[in-house]
Amino acid sequence: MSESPRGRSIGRSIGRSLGRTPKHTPESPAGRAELPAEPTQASRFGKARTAQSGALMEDYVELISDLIGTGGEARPTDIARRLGVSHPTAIKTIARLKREGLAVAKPYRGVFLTEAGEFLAERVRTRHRIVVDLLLAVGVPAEAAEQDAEGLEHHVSDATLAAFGRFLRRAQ
Amino acid sequence: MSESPRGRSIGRSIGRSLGRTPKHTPESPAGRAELPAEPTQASRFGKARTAQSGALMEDYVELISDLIGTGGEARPTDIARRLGVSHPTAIKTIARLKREGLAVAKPYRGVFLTEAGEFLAERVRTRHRIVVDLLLAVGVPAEAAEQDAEGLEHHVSDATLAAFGRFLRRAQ
DNA sequence: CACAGTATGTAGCCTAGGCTACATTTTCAA
DNA sequence: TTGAAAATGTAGCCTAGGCTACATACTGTG
Repeated sequence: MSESPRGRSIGRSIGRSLGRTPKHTPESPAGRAELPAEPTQASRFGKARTAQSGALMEDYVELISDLIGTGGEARPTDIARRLGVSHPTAIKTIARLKREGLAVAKPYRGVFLTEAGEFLAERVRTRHRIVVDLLLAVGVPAEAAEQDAEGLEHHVSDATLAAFGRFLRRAQ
Repeated sequence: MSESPRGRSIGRSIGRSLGRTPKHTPESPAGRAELPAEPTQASRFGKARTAQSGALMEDYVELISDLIGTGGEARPTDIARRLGVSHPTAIKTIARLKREGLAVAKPYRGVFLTEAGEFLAERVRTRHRIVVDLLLAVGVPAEAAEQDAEGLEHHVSDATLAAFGRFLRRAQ
């Protein structure tokens, strides 16, 4: 690990040469994602950043699915406690889940997942398992594996997940 | 949705043991982190969430270090373009970097890292390299490895990083 | 040397996530 | 059956990160 390309060779002759910068492209409603300038690194960072956004949704959906599976229902208070947040925070996020069509919930009646929500939950669950297994396979202590997986899983692309799967089948 | 969707009934079981809930502990200035209930999963999620917070700082610090290393200076506009954000966003984050003692910058004079900033940058750089190498080692395509590493690296704990290092030395 | 054109900086607005305080509904046990 | 306790929901505030619009400082020609 010495001759490896030290990360993204951020060495493009620094600024100096910048010639345009019209007005940051008046278009793009949701923001950047593909400015003509340096799509390479910028998009990579953007991707990583955007992914982080859905992370919370994924956690909620997986937990809700889990709670319903084990106890028959998912209540805001339980969700809040399991995630370590206050209940208003959980409720607010659940509202977002509803807004995005992943869950349904009527006041005082518990939360349920829509079909899309269940689908997402299953994907997340599978991915989580694979990530944990991979970490264990490369020698990460069980406790660290479980803990880190929680944060890592949201940034694992399909390609990487597939590679993890191949590695596990091969190594196991 | 046909059999008893009126939540509550079934799972008094879930909520069981909760006996206190005085007022969400008037203490704790920065929030939760260790409520007596279910420390296991909650703290795990909390950890992952908190880590995400410093991710941006890490990216900035590493990038600034790189820019200075290759071009002798790090200017807000370059930083913004490289990270794919608008320059006001970069400037605002740089202000936070200063507030946290990771960088110094005088108006119109470029950004520089403090010793703490350089230290962090080096750690981040090393970690990034190890994460990419590990991904490659388990068979992740180069492109996906580079891209995913950007998001993954911020969630790799020291224990996991050490395990990655061992795996690489052993496997390579 | 001036001035146009970048680069910087400031102001103000938005969303996601959190929290506390307070209000309302349910539940359950006496 | 009723009332206290717990769960749920609402309001309002805060920070991090983003963005656009606008203002100011630099700087490199002509």
